[in-house]
Amino acid sequence: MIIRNPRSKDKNIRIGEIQAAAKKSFFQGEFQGPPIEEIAKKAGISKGTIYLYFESKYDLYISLMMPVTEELGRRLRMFEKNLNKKQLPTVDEIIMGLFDVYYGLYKYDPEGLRIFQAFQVGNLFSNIPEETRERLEGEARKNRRIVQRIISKAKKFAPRNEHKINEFLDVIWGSFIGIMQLEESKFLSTQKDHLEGTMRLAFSLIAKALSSSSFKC
Amino acid sequence: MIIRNPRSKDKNIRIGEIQAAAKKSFFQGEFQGPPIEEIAKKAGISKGTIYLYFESKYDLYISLMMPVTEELGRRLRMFEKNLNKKQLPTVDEIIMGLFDVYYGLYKYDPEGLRIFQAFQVGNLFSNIPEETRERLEGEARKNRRIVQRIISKAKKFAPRNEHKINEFLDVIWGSFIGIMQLEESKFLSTQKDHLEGTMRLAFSLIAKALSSSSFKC
Amino acid sequence: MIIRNPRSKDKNIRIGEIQAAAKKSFFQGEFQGPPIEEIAKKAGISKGTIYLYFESKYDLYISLMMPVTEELGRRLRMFEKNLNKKQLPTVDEIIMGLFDVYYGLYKYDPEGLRIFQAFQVGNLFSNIPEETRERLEGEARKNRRIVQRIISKAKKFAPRNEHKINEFLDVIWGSFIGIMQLEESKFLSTQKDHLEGTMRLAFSLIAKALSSSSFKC
Amino acid sequence: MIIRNPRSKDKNIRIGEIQAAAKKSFFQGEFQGPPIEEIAKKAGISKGTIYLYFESKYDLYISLMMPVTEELGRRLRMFEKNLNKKQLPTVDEIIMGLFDVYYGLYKYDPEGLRIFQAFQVGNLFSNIPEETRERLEGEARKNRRIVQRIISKAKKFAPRNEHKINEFLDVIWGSFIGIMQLEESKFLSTQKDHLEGTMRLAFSLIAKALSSSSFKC
DNA sequence: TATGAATGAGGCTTCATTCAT
DNA sequence: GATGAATGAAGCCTCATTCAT
Repeated sequence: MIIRNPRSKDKNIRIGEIQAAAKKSFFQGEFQGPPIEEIAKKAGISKGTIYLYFESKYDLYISLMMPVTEELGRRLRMFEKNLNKKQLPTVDEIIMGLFDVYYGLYKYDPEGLRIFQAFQVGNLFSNIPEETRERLEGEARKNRRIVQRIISKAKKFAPRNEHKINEFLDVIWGSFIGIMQLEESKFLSTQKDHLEGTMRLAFSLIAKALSSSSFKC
Repeated sequence: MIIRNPRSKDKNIRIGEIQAAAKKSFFQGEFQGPPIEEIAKKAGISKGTIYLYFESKYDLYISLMMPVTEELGRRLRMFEKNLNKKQLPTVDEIIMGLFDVYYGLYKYDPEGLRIFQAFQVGNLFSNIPEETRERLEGEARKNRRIVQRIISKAKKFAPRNEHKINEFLDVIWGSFIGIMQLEESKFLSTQKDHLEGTMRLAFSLIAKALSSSSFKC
Repeated sequence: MIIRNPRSKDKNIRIGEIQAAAKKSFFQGEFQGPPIEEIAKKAGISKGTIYLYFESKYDLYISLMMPVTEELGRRLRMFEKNLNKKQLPTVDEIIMGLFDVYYGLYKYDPEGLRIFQAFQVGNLFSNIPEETRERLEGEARKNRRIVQRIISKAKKFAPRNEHKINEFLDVIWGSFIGIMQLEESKFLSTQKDHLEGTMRLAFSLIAKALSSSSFKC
Repeated sequence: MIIRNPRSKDKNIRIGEIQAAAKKSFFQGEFQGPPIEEIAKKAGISKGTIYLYFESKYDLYISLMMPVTEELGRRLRMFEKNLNKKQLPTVDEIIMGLFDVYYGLYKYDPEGLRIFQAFQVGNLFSNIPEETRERLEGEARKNRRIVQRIISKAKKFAPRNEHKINEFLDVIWGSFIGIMQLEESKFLSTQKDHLEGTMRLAFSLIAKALSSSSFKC
């Protein structure tokens, strides 16, 4: 015998209960891309054709993420190489160089980044096949390591430990992603594009903080 | 007569075409929460009852966002009031105070924030009824104005113009959201919670940058 | 590099190859009932409703088989009880009694039997969930045991061993099923119904054989 | 205005209704062999090629049946010829000779027989093109007539009329098919092959019955 | 002839929403 | 108000068939 909620209740209480339940289970859902047919139409082909190249809709989505990670890797390595040519790069050169890398990636493939993002928010990573996930995470780890090497070239950068470095890397990437998202969302309603300026500000704040004589990360 | 794609094409080109089409239309999809039935079960009521209180599932989701914005407003006003009692708050006190507000909000209602977030990423704002959207945006604008007042209490904070202030506010909120998301996502696979530390680092970097003598925002 | 069949070949050879391949893989296919929508229409309900009561189309099919087996059990037990009242049943009474049971079952639920049949032929047993299969097989085994008891009441029936009894049971059931199928198929084109007569002949042949003085099963 | 089923009903009644509808329409479905691609792969050719030799998948399946019927004809004629050399074949020699013919056919082409069978069960005969069906049925009739001639060589075999002979032929063929099917199905789960023994038992029962002095078919 | 990429009808299943009780 | 059975639109995927090469 299930004990039910009483049949009648103050309306607002009931509403609150429903909202609470909805909130708690919200992320059991998933981000759903557009119908396969939509994608097919956009590609000028038919539904069935997509299944000749991808096992499932989900499989197709996954295939969209790897290129972003790889492109980021390429750009990071390129930046590192250039940096190695210099003698004593300043903190500012390094952090703003990273800005160029990230912002350049965004300009190069904004949709790719957004999808990457959506996977994170939309609970889509959870059922990625093990092998793919590992490949993605491996690539991501490689990229983190490059950034780490890049940052440590800054004389002033003296993190107390590995743990702190990781937090620092997360600050950079998290801010990048968060600001990108915020500005894109605002752009949709205002049509004003402040992404570059805002992102640049974020990175220069970081650079400034690191340059500051007294900073101990 | 429909002009078709050629029957045969290099496989990789075809794959690229499909991916391009998928990327372009990805965000025409939507974030789908769990089935209404799930929510109903969690609330201990029946499916039908939900429709007595909300016009649609979408309507229910929208209703989840306002409380977060409102709660943020309450916390910001509270902080401002406390700040006003002090004589000369330092930049650090102000920025880390904001950290407390945001992080406190997260601890108080993480799901609410996540949903807010999902709306942004998942393109869910686009078909919100005008009236609701205005209410939400109005509330958000109010909150921004409070933060703006708070920040301007910092002696050293001397932005060149309104435009710069807005970018600064976006850096704060964007970083907050981005880091929250990143750490939550990492938590799911590592079970290690670095959210607080990382977020605190981000805010202290900002504080440090602002304190720096030479900084001109 | 795949070594292909030569491009051109004597037409009949090619046809033969295709037929051979088709034959070999024929039973990797399955018997497909009508579209769910068809069934729904026939039941005067909608597609979706079926899924309120059955997990899948396949699940629905499976559910159709158990009742036949159970009904057969009921009828066999009933017959056995009646038989026990008699003192010395003749072989003929026993075998023709079985005929009544089987033919009665057919008259009672011809479709059910056909489906049972289709599962056997149409490769549908292969992916039945373990638990269901066991229930079905358990029921079938019980029925076999009843038939075995019934048969052993015939004085003249003196099988050499268990193994022979099993073969005998298979002859009875196999003939029943095979003749049912044959006559139904013929009925579809001729509209003449010889099922009862033919089936009765089969059973009387068996009875006669068993009565024969010299028979050693 | 459609008259609907009542919104709510006793659950078991509803289930029964659905099952009834499913049963009634079950055989509007079809037996689906494996995908054409599978067949093509097995034949070492490509999908398209099959369509150079067969109008449709269905057409291909149909083509598989004729050879079985023809092979049966060859074997029956051969047996009849041998029988004619003998002076007075016993009933037993005749019936067990038939067993050899049928069982030999099975050993020679089990898949062919199974497909024949599937056509019968799976309602596949229904839309065979008239011409093909006639060819098949003509062949089948010829075979029946041979068997009839063979049987009538048995002294003791004294059927009362044509009608009885037909029933007798159906008993033989039906039992053969039914037992084949049953044993194959059992083989799949038990891996024990009792087909030959069981089939032989069936035929010897028939022989015994016919030999019995008092039998009047 | 042979190929296999492309097509799109068709079938299964899910689930937001309705509505009789 | 509350329920949950019923609905049916919508989306995923399969695969027989076509046809350009």
